[in-house]
Amino acid sequence: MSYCKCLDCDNKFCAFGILSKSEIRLLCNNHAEVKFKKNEIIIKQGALTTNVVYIKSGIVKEHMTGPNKKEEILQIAKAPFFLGIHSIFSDRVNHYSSTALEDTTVCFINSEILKKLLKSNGEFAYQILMYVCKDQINNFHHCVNKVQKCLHGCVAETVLYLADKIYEKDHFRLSVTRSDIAGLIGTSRECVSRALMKFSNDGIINVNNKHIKILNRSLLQKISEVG
DNA sequence: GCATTAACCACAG
DNA sequence: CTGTGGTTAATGC
Repeated sequence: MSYCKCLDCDNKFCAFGILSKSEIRLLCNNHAEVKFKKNEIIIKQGALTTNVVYIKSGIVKEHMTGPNKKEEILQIAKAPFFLGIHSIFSDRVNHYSSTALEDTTVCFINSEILKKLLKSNGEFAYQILMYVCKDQINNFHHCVNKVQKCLHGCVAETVLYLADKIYEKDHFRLSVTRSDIAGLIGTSRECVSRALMKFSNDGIINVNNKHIKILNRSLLQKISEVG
């Protein structure tokens, strides 16, 4: 039997750890690992969905061009993460695009094989379902928050999100532009710039081009909560 | 009415 | 890609 490198993969999503050796081999024979550089498109809105993409390492954005042809950012996420898993049982095309924000390593996994595993291994399906549900809940919260909070609340929330969930540091270098942040919260890049500038002048954060440092976390949280 | 908020535009580093 | 200033429309008090 040929060597299966998936068996030794140390970047496995927890659900993959549940699979048996033969299931891993099946996966291995139907996947391809690809590296993407910053700003390369991983999946394109409108293209046919033949694979689910598992992000092994890196940071990506999911974005969708809406009816007025303006682009909105759905989510900024980092590994471990799935792209296109929602599309697996829906249409034959991707409903949104995904672009690497940092150098990213992904695995393309054949959709049919993944479906097969979901059918045959209940525990695996359970883990994947849990993942999809969590992702959905996050999106619901994001959706409601961005509609109800006003500008400063949205920007404060985004800064906290980036610090806590993406970079996991209070001092980080942005891998997104201000336009990206604007697209994420449904505002204009000018407003994001002004809000960051205001926070900076008020001593809540330190802004130096792409570098952001949180100085007064409790106040930032307050602004995020009050909106 | 007047103040505030935020979007849009144009222009400049 | 960003920051700034001016303008305008909508909304709140």
